[in-house]
Amino acid sequence: MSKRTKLSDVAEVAGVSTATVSRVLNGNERVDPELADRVRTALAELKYRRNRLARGLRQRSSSLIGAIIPDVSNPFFTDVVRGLEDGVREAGFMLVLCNSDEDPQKENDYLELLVDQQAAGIVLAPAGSRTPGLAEALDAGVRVVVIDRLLEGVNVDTVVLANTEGARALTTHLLESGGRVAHISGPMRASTASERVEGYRRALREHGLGRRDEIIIESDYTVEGGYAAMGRLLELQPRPDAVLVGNNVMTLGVLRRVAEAGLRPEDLRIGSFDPVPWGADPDRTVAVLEHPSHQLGTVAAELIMAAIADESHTPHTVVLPSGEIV
Amino acid sequence: MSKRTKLSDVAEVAGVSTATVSRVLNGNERVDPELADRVRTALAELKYRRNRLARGLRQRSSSLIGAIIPDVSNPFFTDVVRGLEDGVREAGFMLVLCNSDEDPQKENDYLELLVDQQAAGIVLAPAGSRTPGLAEALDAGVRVVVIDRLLEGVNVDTVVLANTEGARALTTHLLESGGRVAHISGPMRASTASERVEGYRRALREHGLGRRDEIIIESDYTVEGGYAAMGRLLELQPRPDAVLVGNNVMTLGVLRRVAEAGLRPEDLRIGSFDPVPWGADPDRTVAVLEHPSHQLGTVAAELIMAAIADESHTPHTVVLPSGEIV
DNA sequence: TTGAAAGCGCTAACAC
DNA sequence: GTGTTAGCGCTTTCAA
Repeated sequence: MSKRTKLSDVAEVAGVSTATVSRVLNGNERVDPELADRVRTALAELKYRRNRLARGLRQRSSSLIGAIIPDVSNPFFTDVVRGLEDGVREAGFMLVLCNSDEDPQKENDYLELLVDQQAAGIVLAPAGSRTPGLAEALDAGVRVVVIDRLLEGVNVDTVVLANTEGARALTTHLLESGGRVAHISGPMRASTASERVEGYRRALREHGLGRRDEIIIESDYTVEGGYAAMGRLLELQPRPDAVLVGNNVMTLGVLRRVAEAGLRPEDLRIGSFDPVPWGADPDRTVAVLEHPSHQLGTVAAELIMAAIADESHTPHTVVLPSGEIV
Repeated sequence: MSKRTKLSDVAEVAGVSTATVSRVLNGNERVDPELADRVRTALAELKYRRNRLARGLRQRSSSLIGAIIPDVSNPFFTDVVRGLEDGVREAGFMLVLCNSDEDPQKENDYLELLVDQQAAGIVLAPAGSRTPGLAEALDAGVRVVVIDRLLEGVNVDTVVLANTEGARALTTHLLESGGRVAHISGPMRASTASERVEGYRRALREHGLGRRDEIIIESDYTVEGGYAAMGRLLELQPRPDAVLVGNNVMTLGVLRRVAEAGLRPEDLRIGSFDPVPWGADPDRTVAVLEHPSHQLGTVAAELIMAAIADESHTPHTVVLPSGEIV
């Protein structure tokens, strides 16, 4: 546990002031090439590593970007996180991943902790539709980008998917094979869910179908929820011919329930959103709309970086178009 | 973006020194109850939040615990991370989750970054069997706990599962239904893989079977790897009657390959380790050994906390027993 | 272009 | 039990 070498040690060895070493390290200001070389030699020789806490304290901002995610094991968010990581590391920041477990309380705790930690930015995929701690974070000068879901009552950078249009396209696809199409939706407090319901309705109307033809079951974006909702659909007389499932995770429950009922893909067609977890649908019986999840992450990273760089940044909302149906 | 209130603001309002406020905040030393009350009032009134960077700089250690995980979307590690989080948050630390993506380079980058960040501790689930950066981290005084896999050539706190014994039990279970039992193993550079192979062999010997009865295919702990390995097993004459699969993820590939071959659970029995991802095996045709994955996390958290508290801590290796076969 | 020196916000000796 | 003060390691004026 040898004492770590610090800036002044490097300065001493190189025969310059700490200010010069700092300038070489940051590379913004001009330094005499000969001095810079001496500094770089000393840096390497002493295996210098800079103390990011001290740097952050002085700069009133650390090199941490926090990502608060409702469920890191959902492959959709795993993709998003990879995208974030790529963008963030490239810019020399470090991504701090926080799993809120769909719990607004935990979400808020992490938000506060990140602010206390002087995080340079926070990427938030909110569990609910409101986040009290967010206003304080913004107030403290931390840059925030909200992803995946829209948040009420705050003016903040946001990146979301074109949920309404995506659901409309997917529903239309299901309708084209004929029959009645039901919808298992997520919790309506989530903007993703209400938008997808809207898209589903729009597709129905475009096919000359009215309110009486809508079959919507509100569920909760979990495997168990999907399973239960599918069970209720199977009890209907007549049974629907197809179902639009509100997210990838519920699809697992739906597939399982359908398999238990002994139905084949021709009997009950399924439409959902990718990425479908862990190759759960090897035979590709589900029509999935490709989501640009990785891109959601990279765009969010770009937005955060832009906001950090640009002092007077005006919040924007970016809507990413869905991909193909496969 | 109002200026954040700092300790000295609180001290002024409460009419005490900054030292007293600090003492109240940390709660270790004794403070006059009346003063403490005034401080707490001021704290609340000003909505004071402490700057963790400054605190960390002074204490030469931040309140961050880093967790470097090969694949956060593997439900085994998701469980582990939950366990870690529980233990770490309880002690007032914050867990920084880093996804190394099975890439030793990324793993090393994160290790260095965490040291630069003055992390109080690092929990490492190594991608390989060696980690050059680890020695430097320990040298810098950062507490490290290695989990899941054994690392060569370093004396460090370690928490692993009883892999040999678990594999032995599972193989024995498969042997009891008769027939020949094959093994799809992980990469032998991983201690988990070599230990499970050892357990598999031991069970065979205990059943009076020799080397000639061993059928081992080395794979790589991925879905695709499991799929390919199972394909090779199916070509064998005679075909094995059962297979011990080296981890949960490969089991997905195996299940898929088996389904494609049109085999039923009676034709080819499968043994593996939980947690099986995303309810991929709804009919419970796979015999799984329950892994105490959550506990792996909590124990690692305890170890880290103990090491941080105890200046002169001697590294230990903890082996957690497997659970039941279900 | 470079160096001296102040100071980010906090904690920990030390003196009272 | 409390306050004064030095200083953690870095960046950033400011003056030279």
